[in-house]
Amino acid sequence: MTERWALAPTEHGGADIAPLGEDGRPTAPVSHEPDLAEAVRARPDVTRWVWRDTHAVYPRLLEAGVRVERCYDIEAAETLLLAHEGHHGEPRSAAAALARLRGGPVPPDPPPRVAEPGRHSMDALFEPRPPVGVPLSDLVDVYADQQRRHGTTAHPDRMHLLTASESAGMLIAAEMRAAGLPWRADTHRALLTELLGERYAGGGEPRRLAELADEVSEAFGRRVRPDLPADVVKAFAQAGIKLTSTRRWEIENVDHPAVRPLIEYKKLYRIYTAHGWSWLQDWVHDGRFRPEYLPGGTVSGRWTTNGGGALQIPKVVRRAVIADPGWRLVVADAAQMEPRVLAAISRDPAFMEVCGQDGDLYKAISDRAFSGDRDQAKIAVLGAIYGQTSGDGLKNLALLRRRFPQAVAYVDEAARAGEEGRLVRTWLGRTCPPAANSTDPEEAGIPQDDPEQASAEGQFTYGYASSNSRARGRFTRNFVVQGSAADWALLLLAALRRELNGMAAELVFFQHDEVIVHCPQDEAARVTEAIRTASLLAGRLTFGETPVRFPFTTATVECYADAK
DNA sequence: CAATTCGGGGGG
DNA sequence: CCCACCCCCCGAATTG
Repeated sequence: MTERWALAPTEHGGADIAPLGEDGRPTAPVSHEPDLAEAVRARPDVTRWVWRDTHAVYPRLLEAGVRVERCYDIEAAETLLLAHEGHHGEPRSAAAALARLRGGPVPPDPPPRVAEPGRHSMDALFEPRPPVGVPLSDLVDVYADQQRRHGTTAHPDRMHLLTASESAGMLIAAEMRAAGLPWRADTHRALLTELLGERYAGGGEPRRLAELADEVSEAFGRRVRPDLPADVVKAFAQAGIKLTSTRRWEIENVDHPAVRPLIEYKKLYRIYTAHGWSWLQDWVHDGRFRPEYLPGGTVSGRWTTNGGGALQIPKVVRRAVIADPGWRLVVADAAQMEPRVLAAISRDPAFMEVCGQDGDLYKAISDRAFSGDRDQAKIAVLGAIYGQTSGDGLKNLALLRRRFPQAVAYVDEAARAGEEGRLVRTWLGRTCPPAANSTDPEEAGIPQDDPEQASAEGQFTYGYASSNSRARGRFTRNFVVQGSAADWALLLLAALRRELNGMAAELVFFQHDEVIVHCPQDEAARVTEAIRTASLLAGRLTFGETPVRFPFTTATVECYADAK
């Protein structure tokens, strides 16, 4: 028996709430509650809370020690439904949805919040919120209409699953921020000093960076600043070496004494600027790193974070991620997830069979189609998923196509749809935005279909398709795989969250195909088992009955850096 | 002077 | 020779 209630926070920390019937309509008058957290805490039988925006409600609940089992995030659902209906980019707030429903003027969305590193979840209590909330009586109308709109999609059951799991992602994002990733500032500082040397009292670069900059200058025989690409290119030119950039792959095979210190400088400079002392000061408090996760932050459904660079933590910095005393980190990584997802969505019999085992996928493929050459098999599979256009990989791709025609046809069709400007969807129905036009700055990064630009670069195009439409084909080709993998990862997270219920263990990190659970040492085995169970559940829930397996490699460690 | 773009690195 | 896909982050340079 699922019990659904709608909730809208009111001023001064209260909330309006109402029970909902099967049709999504209130079955009782709205109750005005003076205390949001108490209103929720007092109703443990509610299995799903329907609210406008998880971020506006849930941090306050967590602060008060209240968790909820499930929610339905109306604005997250609105975003997914709009995209599915081909209206990606229209205002997605509940107020906008209401205006579309009632026929009024549609208010624009408020601008996205910027990163606020120093703040804690507590601050959400006092944060001034833009006036995008709508009264509960209106909110339930939007909800009921959204339920109807689910029914108009090609696969209503999948769309319900998508909005439910996106909502679960919103809960998990808030819970992971509240829990925080265990982070030892002392270890991090020691690491910085070890790598970068001491900082000088007067500021400026730390000792090791200054030394490397001197070595580079010495090698060129004049003062060169290694952090200025133009300066470096000029210096190499004067040494008789022509470069088009100072990218690593371009300089690493150059024979010049400046190369070694230059590469070393770049590596350390990156750590200094992105994960150095000031990052530590901004982002780590009380032994925890608390990034703000944004589920569905990318078009493919992958998450992003708002500041902090949580999804780009350099490997070497992971040495600072250390479990509390007596606790462990269970680090789990979905092995070769994207090819397995391609097998599940394409239903290619031979590919599904290969993906029905837990072992090394590329090895299995190479045994069947590449006479044992694992590297060739891997290049071919990645080429199919990314849309490789040149190089030796094309030959391997042809071999792959002969062996697994249905799988390759699936991504080929997605590419063709993209080139022709059609909508492309993930398995659960997350929909790729249509080709953007160049006047819309919001859509930067999405390959455009702009005839003027295509003709301006005419000498670089061939055949009937513009460079842009081919770029878009690669984008949609990859979208169906990466996005369906994100669908699965969301279900996995939700399943794992339920499996961990009742344990002290906490989900503390998620990065596309990797999760970290922080738990007491004696729970580690149960957590490892929970991940296995969740993987099985997520595979079945997302893709239905399929022989494809989604194995995890798990490691129980005290330090994240020891996980692989 | 503030906002935007570029270049190069990090993650998957 | 690099590949190709999705991102974030920083400092410097450039632009408004």
